[in-house]
Amino acid sequence: MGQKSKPSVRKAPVQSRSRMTVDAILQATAHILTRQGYDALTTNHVAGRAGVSVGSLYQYFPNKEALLLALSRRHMNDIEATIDDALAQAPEGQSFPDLVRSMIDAIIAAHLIDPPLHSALSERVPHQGDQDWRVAFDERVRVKVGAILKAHRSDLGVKNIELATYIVVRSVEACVHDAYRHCGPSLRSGDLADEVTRLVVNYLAASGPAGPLNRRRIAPPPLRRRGAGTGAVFGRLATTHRGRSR
Amino acid sequence: MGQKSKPSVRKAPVQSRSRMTVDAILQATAHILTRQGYDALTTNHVAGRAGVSVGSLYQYFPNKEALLLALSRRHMNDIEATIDDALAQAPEGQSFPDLVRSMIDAIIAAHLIDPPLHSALSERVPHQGDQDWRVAFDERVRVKVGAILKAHRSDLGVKNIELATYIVVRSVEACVHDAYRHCGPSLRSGDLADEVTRLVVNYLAASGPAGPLNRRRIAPPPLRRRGAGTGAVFGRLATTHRGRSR
DNA sequence: GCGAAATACGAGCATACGCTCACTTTCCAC
DNA sequence: GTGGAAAGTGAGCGTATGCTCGTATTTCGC
Repeated sequence: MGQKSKPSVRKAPVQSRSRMTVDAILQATAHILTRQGYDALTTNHVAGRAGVSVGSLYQYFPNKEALLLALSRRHMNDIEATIDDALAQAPEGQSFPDLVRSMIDAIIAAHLIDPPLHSALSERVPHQGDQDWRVAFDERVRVKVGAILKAHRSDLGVKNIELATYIVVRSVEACVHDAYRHCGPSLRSGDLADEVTRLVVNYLAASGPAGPLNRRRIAPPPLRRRGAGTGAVFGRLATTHRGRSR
Repeated sequence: MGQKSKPSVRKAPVQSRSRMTVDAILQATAHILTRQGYDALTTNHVAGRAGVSVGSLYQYFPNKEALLLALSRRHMNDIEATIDDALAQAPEGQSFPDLVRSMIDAIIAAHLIDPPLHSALSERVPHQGDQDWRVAFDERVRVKVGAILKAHRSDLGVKNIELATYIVVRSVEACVHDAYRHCGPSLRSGDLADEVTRLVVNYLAASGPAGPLNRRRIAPPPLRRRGAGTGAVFGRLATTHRGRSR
């Protein structure tokens, strides 16, 4: 399946002609990735769709992976910029809940830039070590959200800020990610933003072990190993998709 | 790159010898997938690692994809069984918070069966239409959690149960998934379970638009399109990883 | 207009990978 | 012990795909 050249530096486009070419290539990459999937993403196919030759493609991208990385990076820049813009124009002396709401609105807006592309990229872009943009992005988000929580520490019932940051970032991302696919109406009506805001604010506002509950300590269930049974989740609810392996 | 045979049915192992073979193949698949990644997962490599010939592999699996699907299914069965077991032995008249805690403990335990495999599978297993086990699994979870929420409806401040279910399922999964990688200590100490429980309980317990907050309505930020700037997330915090595209 | 640099082209090479098939070995019922 | 079925083997076929390279075309400063 061909060779894999090392990430040698390729020519940067200087004339407007070549900038058009690079743009067409990335656009074609996005198109194929979202419409036909990762398996259909071959360099020849991308070049064809972009209306250029493979040779031109390899003049600007050292290999196929670079295509994905460039696309991913461009998409992330858009997302960053969206969130940045939104927060920059948020009023100064906002209450904490309002601040949270602003951020969630911004995050939702960012995810609406190109949902299918976003999904495809988060699933398929190789995120192995090196200079992974997603890791760096996550880290930046984590740091900033942590800073916000620290700044409002006195208003919040949070002991372990690191952990709370993790919980909040993960939850919000999870609820918003792919929301366009799983709950479009709630997304458009603003109900989703309402709920996620409540999720975050109520979690952070509550002090003590847990708000309206007095729990007994329960030992966590023991670890299981493979092959110990084939019971359904939560005690056999759905009967479909339950058959022999292979 | 070879041909792709249609998902023809293959021989099922009847002798114990062949059952060993199938097991070795799946084990090798898991090993290669977790240690060397998806790209190293070639049928020849799997067969070699399993100590059998490719021919034997193709006697039980129609194609490479079937390998992943079988592995995924086996792993999911383990997860289902773990959760199932844990909940089956939960006391009857449990309070809602304790019930939530039991479930979260169970989910955490399920994710500790084989974390690296779990990560690899959720990232790389093709989940395109047909009879996708993950979709079916998610659906089962959604239905059951929804049922629990409905059962406790009177205790909770939830209007849209569908949406609340979505929020809860997504959040919990997100916080627990990969937790072994991002916050191991909190996971082992039980702090993570504490926090996630609080997240869920406080969200569900709160009635009205939002607990301790009286929000003003804010218009969500406008959508942005590509190329409108390269601002940092949340106003330029991190200075690393910020350079020219491509 | 000229020449050099930038850009574009695309046939084809090298290779790795999925999978087959003709054959051998092992198991087991009788 | 024997026959047939199940299981196992691995060289190698067909092919898709990543990528190169020699050549043609366009751009642009002078």
